[in-house]
Amino acid sequence: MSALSCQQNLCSCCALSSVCLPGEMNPGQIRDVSALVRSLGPLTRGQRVFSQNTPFSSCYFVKTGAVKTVTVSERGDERILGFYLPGDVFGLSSMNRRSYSCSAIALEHTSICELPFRQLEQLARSIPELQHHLFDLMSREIANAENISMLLSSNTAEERVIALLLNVSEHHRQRKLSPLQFRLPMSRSDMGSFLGLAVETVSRILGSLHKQGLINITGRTVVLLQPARLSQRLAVDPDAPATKGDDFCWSPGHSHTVAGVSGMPAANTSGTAR
Amino acid sequence: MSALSCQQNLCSCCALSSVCLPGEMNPGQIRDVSALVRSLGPLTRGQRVFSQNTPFSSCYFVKTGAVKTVTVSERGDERILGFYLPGDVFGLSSMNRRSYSCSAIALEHTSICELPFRQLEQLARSIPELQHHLFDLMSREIANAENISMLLSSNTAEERVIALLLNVSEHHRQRKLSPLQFRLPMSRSDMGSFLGLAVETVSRILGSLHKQGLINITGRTVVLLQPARLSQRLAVDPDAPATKGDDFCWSPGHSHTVAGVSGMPAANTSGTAR
DNA sequence: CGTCAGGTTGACTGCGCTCAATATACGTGG
DNA sequence: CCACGTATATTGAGCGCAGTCAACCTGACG
Repeated sequence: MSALSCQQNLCSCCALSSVCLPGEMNPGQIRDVSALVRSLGPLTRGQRVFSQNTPFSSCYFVKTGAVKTVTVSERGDERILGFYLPGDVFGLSSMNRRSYSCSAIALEHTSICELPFRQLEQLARSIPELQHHLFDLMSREIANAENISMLLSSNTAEERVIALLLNVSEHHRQRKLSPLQFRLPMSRSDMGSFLGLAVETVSRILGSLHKQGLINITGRTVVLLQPARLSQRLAVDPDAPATKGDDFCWSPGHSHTVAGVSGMPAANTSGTAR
Repeated sequence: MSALSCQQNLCSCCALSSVCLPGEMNPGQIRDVSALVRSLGPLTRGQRVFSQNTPFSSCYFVKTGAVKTVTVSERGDERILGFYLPGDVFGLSSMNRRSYSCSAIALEHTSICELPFRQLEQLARSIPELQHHLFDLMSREIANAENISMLLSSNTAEERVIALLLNVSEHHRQRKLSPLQFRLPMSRSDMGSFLGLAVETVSRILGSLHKQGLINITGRTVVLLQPARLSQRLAVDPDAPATKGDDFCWSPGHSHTVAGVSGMPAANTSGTAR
C-alpha cells in the first residue's frame, strides 16, 4: 500500500519506471507518486482488473503479464479493444465517465500497478512534469486508437494479423526482449475479436504464413523467420515500386508509440482497399 | 489575438463555451484562457488547418463548419481519421509527438479557435478545472476512437453508414439543431474513406436506405424519415428478441460523448460478425 | 480415460470491392 | 445566363476475400 516499508515500493526501483514516469522527477516527487500506487496481483488468467459499468476510479500500468480490455454491447456481443503488455497503461478512456466503458481481464499471470486517477490528477497540479506526462500518455492512447482504426478500416485479414505480430514483436524489442521469438498472450479467438476477423481466418492466416516460411508458430509460441518480408507485406503496395522494408520500420512517423500492442503500425492498404 | 479590444474575443461570449470550457471557471480565468485563443478563418473548402509532419503546436476547436483529419501513409494511400463539427476538438492525438500525425482540412466554410497547447498546459497548472477539462477532452477522444474501432472491426457496410448518419444527427441534436434534417459536410468518398468502404458501396447503401423509405437523401442533404428503425438496425440482432429501439438511444453507456461525429455509437454486430 | 476449451481444416456462400459506364452537381469563363 | 469542363455521385456486372457452418484434431485437466 503505502511506501513505508521498504524501497521495493518505490517506482524508482521498478524496471519500468522509465516508461511509467516522466524522466525529470526528483526523488521526493517520485516518492509522492509511489505513495499513490497500489500493487495488484498476481492475477491469474481470466481475473478482472475492473468491470464494465462499475465506478471509475483508477488507471493501471501492466508490470508483468498481459491484459485485454473488452466491451460487451447490449446484446452480449463482445469485442476486444486492446491488449496491454508490460509498461502499457489502460483505463484512461473512462476517466470522463462515471463508470468503466470496458472490462479489463488478465490474459495470463499478471501483476499491475493501480493509480487512483483523482489523486494522480491532484498531484499533477504540483508536479508539472507529471501533468505533462499524463497528457502525453493520453495523447498516445488517442494516436494508438486511431492507428487501430486505420488498420481495421481497410486492410486485408493477412495485413491485420501481421500487424499484430509485428506489434507484439516491437513491444518486446522496446523492452529489450527478443523481438523474433515470443509467446502470444492471447487466444486465436481474442486475436480475431480484436482484429475484426473470424477465428478460423486468424488460424488460416497464421497457418499460411507458416507454410510460406515467414514465421514458425506452434500454439502461442511465435518465431518471426523473415521479419523484413512481414513488414513489407504491411507497408508495400505490390503494384508500386517496393520501398525496401527494413525490419521494424513500419510507420516511421508513428513509431514513437510506447503503448505496446496498442501501438499499431499506421495501417495502409495496397492502394486497393481490402 | 489578445482580448483587449472587446468582449467578442472572450470565450464567455461564444455559444460553444459550454462545450469548450469547464463550467466552473470564474471570469478572470475565462479571460486568461481567452487570451490564448487565436481565431482562424473563415477557411474555405480544402484549406488546411495544419499538415501532417509539420511541427505540433496547438489543438483546435471547431466554431462553425466542419473539418476532417487525414493521414497519408508512405505510399500516398490516404485515410480519414475523423470528422469534426462545431464544438469538437482536434489535434490532440499529436501532442506527444514533435509533429502532427495527420492533416486537418476544412470541409466547407469553417472558422476555428486555435489554442497553443504548451501555453494551455501551463495555464492548466494554476486552474485545476482547466486541467481536469483537458484530461476530460482527451479521455473522450480515446473513448471515441475506440468506438470507431469497434464500429469498423466487424460491422456491415450498412451499419457503418447508419452509424455515421445517426452520429451527425446526434451532434445536431446536442447543438439544438434539427436532428432529422441536415447537410452532410463530407463527400461520399470522404465517408467511404472514414468508414473503410468503397465510394460505390456508400452510395449504394444510401440509395438503398432511401428506397426503403428510411431516409431522404439528395446530394448532401439528408432527412431521417424513420430514425427509430435506423438505430434499430444498428443495435438490434435480427435473431434476438428486439430491444425496442428508441430514437437516439444507441450505446446508452457511451452516449455522453460530445465529440461530435467522433462520438460513434458503440458498435455492435448481429452476433454474427460482418 | 473422458471431457471440454481451444485450435485447425475444408466446403460453400455472400458481402462488398473492382472496373466501367453514365448521370448529376458545381464552378468558371464566354 | 448558358455552355462547358471537371469533380462528384450513381448504377450495373462480375468476382474474390473472408465469414459461416461443420467436422475434426489437440492438449490440459480432473
